[in-house]
Amino acid sequence: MLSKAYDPKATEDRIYKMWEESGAFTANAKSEKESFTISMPPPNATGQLHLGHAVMLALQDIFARFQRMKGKEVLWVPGTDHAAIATESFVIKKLQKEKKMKDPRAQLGREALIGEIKDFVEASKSMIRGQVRKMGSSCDWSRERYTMDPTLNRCVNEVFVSMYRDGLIYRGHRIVNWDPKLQTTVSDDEIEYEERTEQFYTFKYGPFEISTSRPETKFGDKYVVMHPDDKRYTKYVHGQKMIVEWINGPIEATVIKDKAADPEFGTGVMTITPWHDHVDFELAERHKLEKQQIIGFDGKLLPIAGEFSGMSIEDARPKIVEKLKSKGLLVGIKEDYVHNVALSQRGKGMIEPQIKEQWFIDVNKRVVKWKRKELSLKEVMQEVVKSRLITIIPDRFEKTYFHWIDNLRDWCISRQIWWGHRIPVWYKDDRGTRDTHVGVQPPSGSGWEQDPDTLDTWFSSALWTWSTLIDPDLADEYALPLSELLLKSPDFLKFHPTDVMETGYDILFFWVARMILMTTYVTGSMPELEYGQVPFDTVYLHGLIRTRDGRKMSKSDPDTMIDPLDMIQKYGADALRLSMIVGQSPGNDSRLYEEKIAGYRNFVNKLWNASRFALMKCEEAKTDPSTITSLPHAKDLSLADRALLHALEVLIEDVTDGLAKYHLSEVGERIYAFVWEYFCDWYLELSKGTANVAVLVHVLRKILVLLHPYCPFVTEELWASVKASDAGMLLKNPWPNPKAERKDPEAFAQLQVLIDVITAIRRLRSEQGIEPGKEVSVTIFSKDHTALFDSQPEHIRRLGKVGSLTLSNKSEKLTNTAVAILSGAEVHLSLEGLIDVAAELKKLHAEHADLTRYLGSIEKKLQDKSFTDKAPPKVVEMEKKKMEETKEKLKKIDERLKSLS
RNA sequence: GGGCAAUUAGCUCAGCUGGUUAGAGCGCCACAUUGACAUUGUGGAGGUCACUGGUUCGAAUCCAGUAUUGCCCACCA
Repeated sequence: MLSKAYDPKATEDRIYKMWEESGAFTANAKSEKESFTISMPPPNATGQLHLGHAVMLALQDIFARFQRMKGKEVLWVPGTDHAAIATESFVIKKLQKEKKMKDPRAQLGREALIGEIKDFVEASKSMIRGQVRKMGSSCDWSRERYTMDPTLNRCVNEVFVSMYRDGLIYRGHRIVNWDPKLQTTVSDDEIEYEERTEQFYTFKYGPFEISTSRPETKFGDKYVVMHPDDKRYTKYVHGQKMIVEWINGPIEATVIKDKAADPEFGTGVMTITPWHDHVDFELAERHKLEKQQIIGFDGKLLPIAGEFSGMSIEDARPKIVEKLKSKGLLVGIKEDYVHNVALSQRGKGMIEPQIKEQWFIDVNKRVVKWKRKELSLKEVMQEVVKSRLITIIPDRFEKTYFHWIDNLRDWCISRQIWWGHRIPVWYKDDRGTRDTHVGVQPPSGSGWEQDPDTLDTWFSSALWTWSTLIDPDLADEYALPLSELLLKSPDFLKFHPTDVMETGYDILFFWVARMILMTTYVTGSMPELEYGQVPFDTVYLHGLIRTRDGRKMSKSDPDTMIDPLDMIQKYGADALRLSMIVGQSPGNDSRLYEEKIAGYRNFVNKLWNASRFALMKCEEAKTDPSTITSLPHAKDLSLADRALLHALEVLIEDVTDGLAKYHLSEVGERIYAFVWEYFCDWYLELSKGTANVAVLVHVLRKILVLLHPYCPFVTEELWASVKASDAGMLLKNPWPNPKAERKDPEAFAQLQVLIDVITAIRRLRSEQGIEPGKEVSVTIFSKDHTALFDSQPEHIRRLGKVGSLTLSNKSEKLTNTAVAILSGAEVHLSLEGLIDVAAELKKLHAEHADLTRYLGSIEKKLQDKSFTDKAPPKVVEMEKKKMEETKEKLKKIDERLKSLS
């Protein structure tokens, strides 16, 4: 016998273990079945899972379980990401804090620091494994991958070398986003802007006035730029030189005319600092101007600053302003200048643009093969979405995606950190010349030094969908090129392209776009793959989970954080999953709070108790539920049975259809409503007299099946008690096909009327205080006016095997009365004399007025030629029918009114 | 500056391509409840679908504009 309430803690771990040990999560590459593949976005191996992971795991698990039950060969690949910068800075901070190290990089050196990081990563990996299991994720642990696996490293090197040979990867001096705090480059996407109010200084610069918020960069400014059409400066010509007094004495300035100078801004004149500003850099490139470094990579001023050399920016700024002031060059200070300051996403340090030698991927060079065409990486990325090879849900993100690509610059892929895939390039200084080796494997011979930089973490995760499917045993066979590696891997052949990429919209650019870039590049030249494969067919983007009042949950504010593991502990994984899925639509943020989760815990418990009730009924009927294999013959089904079976068939249709379309929220709500309202509030109530256990068990089983993708634990647990003896575990149970012959809309409509009748009688009894045994007659209007119930025989017949009804004595439950109606017991009811005539009259008059108004609107509509001519005939028919029905209703009300008065 | 979206009940949100008199959960009010479910039931109140126009026989739904809010991208010396 089941316990009185569902206890997730006593169930979930046990059930998960059972699933895992059964091998049901393990995909078979040799299977004849159609495949369905999901690559799990690998969480960063830096510790705890948060709600973002929880929502992603819940969504993907629903996809996976649904498709598995539908009979597909499902592969869901789990894994973790090495998250280069995030992990390294996390571990460095940890070492500083826990081991009191000042500078762990310098103190430990490369090898030892990597060792520390590796240990940390291993620990968090096993933590994450446990947490992913807690969510109930049905992923294939035998295929777990990590973005730093040797196979992945091999793939990274292969792709790098190949792109290098194609001229897509190049090394160059470019202005990059330098993070002096973390001592590395960061990509454009890893920058955040913060609005700050700072002082804005205007200085005299020869005959001009120039303005800046950063005087400390101005030492090397020897170009003065103005718009070619600016009338104020027509007397100065491009290339004109002049001597101007500046911070550390006179310098030679050159006039540059360029449209980059906005005549509307300030004085319309500016000086430039090409080494430390993106725009200035481009301007300097255009005019082939000299570039000079002012600020060192440590964030301190270089010797060019003269007396300020070695000072940090913060210290130097006021002193420089002071000096310029004393020289009479300060024109003014604007105090409330608002502008955006670039900050590093990790560490929140100021970004100092610098010129550095870095590795880049060229996104504009048209050498990428795709479906026998030669395109640029940008063009391929656009092409696959335009041609619908990839669909993005919700589709508005396709616009965002295109917009991003339009503005995409070359991708800087090198990072000056130690944790990550090291760039597969080796150098050797040989009598003054420098040899370079770019290869998948290190060069032979001595004296070679590998490039110290590592690759952007997204470079390796961009290969995720297919690099995880390569047979690890083949990875060491360097004689095989990458294309052969893929074609010899059974998993790749069976499971790629993957079916759905489910992830947060916040990493559409970081990751999704880059997977498209890399996968199309790698497969585009392969005839075996029809000259190009996409990484996935569908991209499903979920939104962020926010707090109740719409704020972001952040680690710095622990009060706002909801820890998924706490919630699982408190309410169970099933309840948590429902609370994140139902009410969440793709691409939109949603809010989560404990009451919501508690609400779904109540639902899970309701289902549990409904099952308990069904089992109790089986016991009463001395029927072992496991022996129930079929439904009784149609003639032995009551009205309620037929109505419920009808509703179930409709539910199966809706759920199957909705899940295929990824309408998860809607489907969840649909099942929720069916279980609570139809199954529990209608059917179980009606079953309290005599129950048809076969129908009970049949419907309950179907509910468990349909709900399994959403609530895997509780459904599997209940399944054990109600399943047929020859059925296996629920997660492998076949998905039901809707059966049209079980549909019975007539019965469903009749039951609805009946429910209305019962409800009305209950109400009357409580409102009027009807004495037991007293005979009354009653007229009851159903909500939708489709049927009226009174003691007239024809209506009674409409309701099925109904004789008439009574309230015989006080102790008898109203629900029993309902059962009496259903089983056709011969009872008599007359509520005459107890009806509140005045109240009924009032109600009838109100209804009459409503209906008359409604009728008027329909009649008007039907007289309107433009309606009858233009509206589809079906609609006109419908309106006519509505008119007839309304007239009918009005007639009845009229009759009733007459009889009352 | 460029782009994307949102605005529906007290709160959180559905409402899929225009079609009966707009829905759910929570909350609120009243009543019931030894009952499968101290996690339940029944009923109720509560909405000019942000605003203004337009298209249409018909608009929460499509279009334009306005207001407010949020997000993304770029970034100005």
